[in-house]
Amino acid sequence: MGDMTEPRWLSDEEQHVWRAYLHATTLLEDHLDRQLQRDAGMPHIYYGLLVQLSQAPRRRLRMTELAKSAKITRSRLSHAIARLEKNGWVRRETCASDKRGQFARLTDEGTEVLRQNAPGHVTAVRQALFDRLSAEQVQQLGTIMRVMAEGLEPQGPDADLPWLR
Amino acid sequence: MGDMTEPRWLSDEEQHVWRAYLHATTLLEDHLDRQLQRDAGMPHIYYGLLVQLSQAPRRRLRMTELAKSAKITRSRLSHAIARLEKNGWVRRETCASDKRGQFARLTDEGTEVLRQNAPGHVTAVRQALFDRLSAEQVQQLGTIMRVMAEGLEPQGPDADLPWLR
DNA sequence: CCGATATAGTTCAACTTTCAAGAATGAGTC
DNA sequence: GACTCATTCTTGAAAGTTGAACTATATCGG
Repeated sequence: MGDMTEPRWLSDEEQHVWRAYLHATTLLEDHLDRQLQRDAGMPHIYYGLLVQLSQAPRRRLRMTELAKSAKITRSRLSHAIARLEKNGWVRRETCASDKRGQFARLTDEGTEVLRQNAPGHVTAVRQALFDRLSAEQVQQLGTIMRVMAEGLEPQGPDADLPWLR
Repeated sequence: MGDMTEPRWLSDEEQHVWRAYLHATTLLEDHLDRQLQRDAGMPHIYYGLLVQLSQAPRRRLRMTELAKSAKITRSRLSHAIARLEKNGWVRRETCASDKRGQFARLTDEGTEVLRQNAPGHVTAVRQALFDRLSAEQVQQLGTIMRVMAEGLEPQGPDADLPWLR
C-alpha cells in the first residue's frame, strides 16, 4: 500500500529530536496524570473536561461541543461524563431546543474540586515546563505547537472537501 | 494538602502556549495512532516496542529493559507483549542467567511488519512535524524537549535517594 | 546454609477507551 | 405529512491500562 518510492528517512538530528519529543511528552503526560489521579482522583483528561465546563457560559456545554474541544469521541465523553456524574461533579441536563441534545453542567461540588486542585495542577505544569524554559523558549514552543496543530487540524481549510482544492 | 500560599497562575501567554501544547500533542498522538492502527493493526506504542526490539542486539530485550525504554509499566508491557505474541510478531524467551527473567524477541514476521510500515510511519511523522518546521525550529524543539525531560526524568541525580541530597 | 529482603515478571480486579450498533430527534424533499 | 438521510447521544462488548497482590528467583548478611 502507499507509494513504492523510498521514503525520506529522518536525519540523525531529526531522529534525536523525535525521540526527545516522544520522551518528554510521555513523561509530562504521565506526570500530570499521576499528580491529578493522586490529588483529585481523576486522570488529566477528566480534569480537562471540568476545566472546560468551568469556563463555559453557565458552566455547561453541549456534549458534542465538549467532545470537540477536548478532542475526544462522543462515545468516550459519554462514559467519562457518566463517571463524573457518579462523582457528583457534573450533571446532565436536557436541551430544550433540541431534544436529542444534552448539556453537561459543572456542579458546585465539581467547582469546588477544581478550586482545590487548580493550584497543585498549575504548580505541576509550571515546574515541569514554564519554570524551566526561558521566555524566548516559551515563545518558540508556542509557535512550533501552533505550526504542528495547523498541519493536523481536522478543521484545516476545506479539510472535508478535498475535491474542491 | 500542599502549601496554602497562592500559586503563581499562568500568564496569558503561558496559558496560550500550554493550550497549544496540549492541542498539538493530542492531535499528533491521535494522528499517529490512527495511521498505525489502520496500516499496521496496532497502536503507536506497540509499534514503538517493535522498533526498540529491532534495534537491540539479537533483536531482543529483557522485559524490564524494554519497559524502561518505552516508559511504560512492566504490567502494561506484559499485556502488550502477550498481544504481540498472539500476532506472531514477538516471542518470549527465558533467560538462562536469571531464571526470573524473560526476553522479548522480535520474530521474522515482526521484522517484516516493521519493514512494511516504517516508510508510512516516517512519512506521517515528517508531514506532521519535520516538513513543517524550519531547521531552526527543529533545533529549538529538540532543546526544549530535552529541558523538559530533564525536569521529569525519574533518573534525575539521586532521584531515588532524596535523603542524601 | 539460612533468613530476610529485593527484583523480575505475571495476574487479577477495577477502570478507561474504542468500535460498532442502536434509539431518538431533526431537516430536507416531494 | 411521509420518506430519507443526517445528527445527537448512548450502549455494550472487546481491548487496553492501572495498581496492587502474587510467584518465583536472586542477593545479601550473617
